[in-house]
Amino acid sequence: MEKQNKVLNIKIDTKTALPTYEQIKQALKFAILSGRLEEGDQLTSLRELALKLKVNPNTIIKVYYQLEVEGYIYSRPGAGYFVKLDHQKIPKDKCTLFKDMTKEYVFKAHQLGYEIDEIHKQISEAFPEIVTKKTNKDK
Amino acid sequence: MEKQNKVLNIKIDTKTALPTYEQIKQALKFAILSGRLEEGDQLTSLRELALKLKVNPNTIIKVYYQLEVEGYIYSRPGAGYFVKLDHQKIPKDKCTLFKDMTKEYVFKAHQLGYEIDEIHKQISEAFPEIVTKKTNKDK
Amino acid sequence: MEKQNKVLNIKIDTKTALPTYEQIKQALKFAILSGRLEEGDQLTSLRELALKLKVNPNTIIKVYYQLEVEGYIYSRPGAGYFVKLDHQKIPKDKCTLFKDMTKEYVFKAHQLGYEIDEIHKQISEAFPEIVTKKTNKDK
Amino acid sequence: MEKQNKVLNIKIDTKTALPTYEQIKQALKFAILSGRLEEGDQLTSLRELALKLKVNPNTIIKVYYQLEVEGYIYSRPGAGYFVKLDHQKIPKDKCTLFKDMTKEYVFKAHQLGYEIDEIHKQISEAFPEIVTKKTNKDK
DNA sequence: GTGGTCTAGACCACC
DNA sequence: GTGGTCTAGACCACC
Repeated sequence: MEKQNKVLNIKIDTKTALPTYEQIKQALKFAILSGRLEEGDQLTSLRELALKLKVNPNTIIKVYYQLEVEGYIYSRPGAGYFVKLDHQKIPKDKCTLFKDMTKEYVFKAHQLGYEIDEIHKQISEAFPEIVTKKTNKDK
Repeated sequence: MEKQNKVLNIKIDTKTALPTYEQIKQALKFAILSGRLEEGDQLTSLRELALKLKVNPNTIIKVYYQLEVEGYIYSRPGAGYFVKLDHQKIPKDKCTLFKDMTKEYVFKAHQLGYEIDEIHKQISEAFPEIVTKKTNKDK
Repeated sequence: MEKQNKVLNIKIDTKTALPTYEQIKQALKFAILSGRLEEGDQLTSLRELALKLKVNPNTIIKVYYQLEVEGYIYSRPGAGYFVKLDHQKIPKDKCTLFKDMTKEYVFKAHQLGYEIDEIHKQISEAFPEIVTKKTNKDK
Repeated sequence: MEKQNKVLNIKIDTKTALPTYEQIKQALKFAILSGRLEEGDQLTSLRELALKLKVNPNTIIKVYYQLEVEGYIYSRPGAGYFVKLDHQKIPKDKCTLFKDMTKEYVFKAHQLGYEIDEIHKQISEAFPEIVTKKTNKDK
């Protein structure tokens, strides 16, 4: 019933004020909401993910524990962690999250004095960069 | 000559993982980069801002100290803190901030599975809302 | 690779008007500029140094933070603080510090009414004493 | 019996960590120890000195008060402050102060890795600068 | 009033 | 263990 774990591209920025575990947690949550991780998919094992991200295993334990509490994943002792949510059932959450994100971004941009044309332009420039980076999986 | 300090509406979200001082710092940096705070404007005093935001004075000291190190403000002990505008630095910093904000937003949207068309569409919807809100100045 | 932290003999004079954190900061800066602390050396931990010098940990945090801002050290959260040597910066800073020290000393001596010959004479007397003391390392 | 007040060249460095009042106090003390201010000389009035140094009168009050407590000056209400010490009687203090200053300077220079020749050289360079500055009293 | 230094100590993130 | 954030509050320098 469960599938093999999929490769996710998680980037940790140690310079930011957001704690490491928050960054990892958010990446996993987004992967689930987006449907890239589907119901029953196995998550990368604690140790493997810790090694890959070069963080302490305790950090990953914390992330998985919190995602479990929030109902995104469940653990099967001895087997691993698995995605609990069917993303088909949660399009509303995803949509709300996206709208909120957008509002916040637009609000800040507008506050900085940018008009809508400049915003669209900047987005059009940023998007290909983001997609390209994700495609060429270096390291 | 210095002008009277202006009222800024800073909201602290204690639920977020972003530390309090970072939230305050970002709000002030935004106010300066956007031009709402002008050269020579006096910032709210350490104690007064601490009282208003219900945080410890030391937290504000940290914020002001970091903004000073970054070249946005300066202190005159006994008198207060004042905005220091470097006409070379400000537009550059503003642009960098906008680009970084955009990249982060686009990255998250893409992570959630949204394509560029949907992003543009969402922005076009959100922008008028934001602008309208700002026009009817509540409080 | 980082090496073990080295014992530094920092003495705090509570009678002087120089703030505690400035005295500690200067002592560390001296140790770095003089080469006693080398690239990658680990500094005494915040708490340990605070205990040793009998000051509040926050005072040490301030010192380390400022030395970080000035580019002498860097922190690896969870691991400690380490010396960062910029091979361009260090000799220049050392030279500037020496010149400033000398100017201040000469200014004071001159203010006290001493002429250059008397200054040179006094220095010639003091130097051997200092060197001798350093050779017989007490403690 | 009292003479007119003499012009002193006091420089205040607001960037240094030494408080303003300490800098002024030291300058006056040095002027007395050096003999530039002699027994019975009248000090610049509180208000005049405050204006000249662009500091708050309270700062000067503090300086004069402390110098009085330490026995360097005395006040005659309504007339002003006057030098109390005969510098002829205090050559020992002056000499000790000079020796201590020198030892401290040489110690630091040696700690930084400078040898005696470099120290003498630096002093020879600094001295003329200091003297020249004091002669051309600009501002 | 203003900013600056410092203490005592809690609690969190990460190793 | 390590550093980082934050509180509550005293006391000083300076306006």
